[in-house]
Amino acid sequence: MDIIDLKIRDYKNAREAAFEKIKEAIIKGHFKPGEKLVEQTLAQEMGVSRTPVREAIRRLEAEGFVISIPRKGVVVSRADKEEIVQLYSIRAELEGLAARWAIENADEDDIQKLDEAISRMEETVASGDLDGVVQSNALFHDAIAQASKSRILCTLLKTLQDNIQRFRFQSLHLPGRPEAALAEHKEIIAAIKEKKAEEADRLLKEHLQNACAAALAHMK
Amino acid sequence: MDIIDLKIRDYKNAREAAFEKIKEAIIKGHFKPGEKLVEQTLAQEMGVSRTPVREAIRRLEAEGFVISIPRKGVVVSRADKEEIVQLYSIRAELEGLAARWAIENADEDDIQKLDEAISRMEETVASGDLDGVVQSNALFHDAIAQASKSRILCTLLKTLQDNIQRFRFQSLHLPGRPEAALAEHKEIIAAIKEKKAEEADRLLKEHLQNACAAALAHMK
DNA sequence: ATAGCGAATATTGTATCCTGGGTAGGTGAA
DNA sequence: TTCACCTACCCAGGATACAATATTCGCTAT
Repeated sequence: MDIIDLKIRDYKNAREAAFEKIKEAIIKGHFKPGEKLVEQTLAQEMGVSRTPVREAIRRLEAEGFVISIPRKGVVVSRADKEEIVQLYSIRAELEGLAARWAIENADEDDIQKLDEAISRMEETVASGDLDGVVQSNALFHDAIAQASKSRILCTLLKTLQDNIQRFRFQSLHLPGRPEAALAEHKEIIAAIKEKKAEEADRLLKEHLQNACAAALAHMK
Repeated sequence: MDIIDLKIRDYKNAREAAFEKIKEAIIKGHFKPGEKLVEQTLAQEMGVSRTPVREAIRRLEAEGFVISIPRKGVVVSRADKEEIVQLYSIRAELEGLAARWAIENADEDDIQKLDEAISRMEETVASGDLDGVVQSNALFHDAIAQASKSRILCTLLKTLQDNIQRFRFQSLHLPGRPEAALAEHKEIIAAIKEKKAEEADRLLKEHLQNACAAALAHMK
């Protein structure tokens, strides 16, 4: 089942590497919700001892990727439809806040990154490159978080996005959704550039609500 | 400096105990922002080995209480005035959301807990029991989170509250603030009971904005 | 055949050990 | 005096060893 290569390459330390690797495996769906993770096995696959693996697991636990049951083990956490909606809602609130702060704090570099994300998304939507669409979509949302200039908010949003992504409810896989998302992104960036805080906030929340709906519609 | 007793009592496992104990020491200000934490020392003070302490530290790191510098160690994290404001703002967004969800999902038990929190706050404000006020204030905010019936939101809010509390910017220490906070709580609970979602959201955000202002004013 | 029990095994939890990087403190030369 | 270098100690990172608990699997008795 080693579709994913857990072997460690060039990280500074083993626990950071273990954290990234395991998280990646969960996000990419190679470790599925409900699946049990055995420390020894993970350690062997990565060529390290259990110590760094355990530390990585504690962090994954704190970020909501796994659930640890004392003396029994850790399993990849599940989420029902309700929790998916909650994740999207919480993210919408915080990303709306990020947009408002971005209007106050963004510099030229941030705006440029937003523009780039839009351009890349235009290209990939036009060429039907779905992976590229997903990537440039992430780029756009990351750029908004970055532009808020709040380390705390960036961290929270990153964790939320990763937690949403791992359920593979790819809203962008619904026919027509990439085009709609692109249009919404354009509206959002326009509002940010015109420094219309309320409008940017509202548009972003609507955008994520649409994304959530598309994700749920596509999900089964 | 051992004002606080780090010794472990009746926890299920050492790492959970270590986590709680160290976090408590940070929140109560016995470990101050910028202070270095040495694994060996902590382990000895708690009568355990370094292993569970290290795992506890990884979780504290993920929750923002400490910052780890590779090969150097961990220090209790600092926050400037700007970050304090950010913490309050983020919390305000999420607690507003919690209030809206509480209106949809709260049961009689939740409402009763809210009422109890108000009663306790009335008593403690009247008697000038500041510790009691702080406690019943926390009770009120916890009750709102609980009533939202969202595990994810509860976890996020708890971490935010702890992170705010630890800077000892006790908004309630400003003269007149306990009375004002109580009045605001009453307005919020009224809005929740009348199922006025927009109003509850707005009142809660204003309440936390006032709390933030009071905290900053008191902090000097 | 199956339920209950018990030994063997697997896996987590904790302690200890080893190594190497980092730091402080001291010594000597400019 | 000051700066560079050297040394010795401290501490984090990681590996390994040991302990406690869960789980599995096979045996037995009904």
